[in-house]
Amino acid sequence: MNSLFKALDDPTRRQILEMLKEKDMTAGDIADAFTISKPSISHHLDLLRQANLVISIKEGQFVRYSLNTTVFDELIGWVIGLSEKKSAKKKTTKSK
Amino acid sequence: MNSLFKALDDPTRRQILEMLKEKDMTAGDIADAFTISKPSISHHLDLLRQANLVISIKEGQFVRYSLNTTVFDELIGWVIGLSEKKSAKKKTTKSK
DNA sequence: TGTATAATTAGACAAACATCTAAATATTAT
DNA sequence: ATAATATTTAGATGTTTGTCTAATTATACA
Repeated sequence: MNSLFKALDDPTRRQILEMLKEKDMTAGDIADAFTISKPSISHHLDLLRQANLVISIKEGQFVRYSLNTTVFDELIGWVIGLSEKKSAKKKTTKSK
Repeated sequence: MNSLFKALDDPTRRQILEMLKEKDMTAGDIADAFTISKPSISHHLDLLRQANLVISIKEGQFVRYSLNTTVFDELIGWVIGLSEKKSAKKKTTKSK
């Protein structure tokens, strides 16, 4: 959960996710979309991978990155959990 | 959006949100739940307020903090937007 | 086998961040 | 008015983070 929020707390990384939403891309193609250096992008991709937000597959000399949407379930679950505020307080005891 | 992700990228701040989910609390009560200093908690509360995740109301000499769930809609919208991956690509042109 | 291309790793550096103590502000009570 | 309590602001400090260049690893091609 920590690595997830950390990964999302950066505009470059969020932009990468939005690019990958459209189509899979190689590390080089992703880097070309930005003005920052390739190693920096590589580092961003590493953090996204650690958070399980992307999956990387080596294809010959290239590495193809794709969005992993499964993590979003966890994120949405967390947000919804918080949204269920104190209003309409439920008993913890099971109702018969 | 940036301030939102930044605010969520800290375990202490997320824990504060979960406490406020249960009930409103004063700054002091929140600080008492942690081992870190009051000024540090005050700073965390400031970031949460900047992100609109909490609302603060001064009540006499106390400041009562409460969770603001409206921002979660925006967050969930963002996540769902990303989840709608490339599969089943839709035309941008309106269907008649 | 050597060279070009793709990507990552290593190490350095400045900016941002979490934390602290001390001081300031605001409110309540004596 | 003075003292006590609640909270924030100011300023300092160590750590984490984003970025860079240079070097390394791995694959493809000629």
